[in-house]
Amino acid sequence: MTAGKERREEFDVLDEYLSKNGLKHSKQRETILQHFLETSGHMTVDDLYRVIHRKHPGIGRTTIYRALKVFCDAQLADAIELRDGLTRFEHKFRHAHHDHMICVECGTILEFVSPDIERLQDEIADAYGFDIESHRHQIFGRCQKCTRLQSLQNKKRKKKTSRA
Amino acid sequence: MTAGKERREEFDVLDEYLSKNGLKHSKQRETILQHFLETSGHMTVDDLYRVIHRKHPGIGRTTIYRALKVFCDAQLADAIELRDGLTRFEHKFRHAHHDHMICVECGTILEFVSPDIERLQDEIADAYGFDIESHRHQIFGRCQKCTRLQSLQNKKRKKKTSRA
DNA sequence: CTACATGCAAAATCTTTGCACCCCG
DNA sequence: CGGGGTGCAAAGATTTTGCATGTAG
Repeated sequence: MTAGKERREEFDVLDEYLSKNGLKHSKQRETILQHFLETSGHMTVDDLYRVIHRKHPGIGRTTIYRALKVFCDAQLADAIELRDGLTRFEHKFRHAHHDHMICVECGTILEFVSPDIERLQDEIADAYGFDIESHRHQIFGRCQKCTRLQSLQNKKRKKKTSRA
Repeated sequence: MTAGKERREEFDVLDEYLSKNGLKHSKQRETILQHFLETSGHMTVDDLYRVIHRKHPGIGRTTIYRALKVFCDAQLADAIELRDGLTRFEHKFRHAHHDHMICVECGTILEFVSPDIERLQDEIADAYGFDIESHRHQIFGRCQKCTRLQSLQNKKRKKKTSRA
């Protein structure tokens, strides 16, 4: 897992942010950033904690919470909240803005972007004299796989005429 | 506060939902529904609890949590979650679907609807074979009032040349 | 009379804080 | 060295659950 090379830039961004803000570089922050970068998708603090704590039992949850907050401030990470009460983090550096579709069945998170929606959104805000800072647009439903699975099960149910 | 008459229909909806589902009518549910209907905007459980508990000290938080869940199931209420970790409830009956703009300064919540955005959203979901069940689209920023206030303060700051 | 409803307190969850100790700059 | 960083345990905050008791149907 030496993803260090191709991610050099992210480490530089962190170091720059730290020194510019009178914060300090630490072995823990580096380790956490490394694992954050190596983990794909939309991880919770606990996802990250489990992976990191196995290899580095010295690093506690609190430090991960604090590191992720720093990463967000440094524009390396973005926090998103779905409907399960957990905060998830995703890569922000080299990852343009997007919104999410979340499968309520399997939890898969799809990303989408729509310049048209963003434009309409700006127009609406304008009409209200509202100054946009950020937004989130989340669509909940069933992904293609789960929709197919469901219709398959419906067919089976019909054949058996009834079920439970 | 006898808002009972013009809200009769909502009470009927509740009663119908209760009897259809083998649930029971109770004085508490009626009281909570009454106050829910009389409260405008986007209330938290605690907002409602404080109002109700003052007049009806016998009604506890738990009952309000449970009643609001029932109201949501009965399509009388809708739960929304912004970014402060609190669940808010709004009227759903006679209140068409809409999304929210939230002022990060004063907390004001504006509602908006955009058929165009909804249509684009459907098209995107379609393209992914995603079957939409619900969505939420929240825009965070500053409302007109707060934006004006801010630019006013900026002018003052400029005149004084510096500040803190 | 039975099953659902209620209310209190305790539990469960996720996240933040207090504090003693450690380490970077 | 000094001020931030870390880690543990404890505190916070919101929501849920267990359980004994009340009450609608």
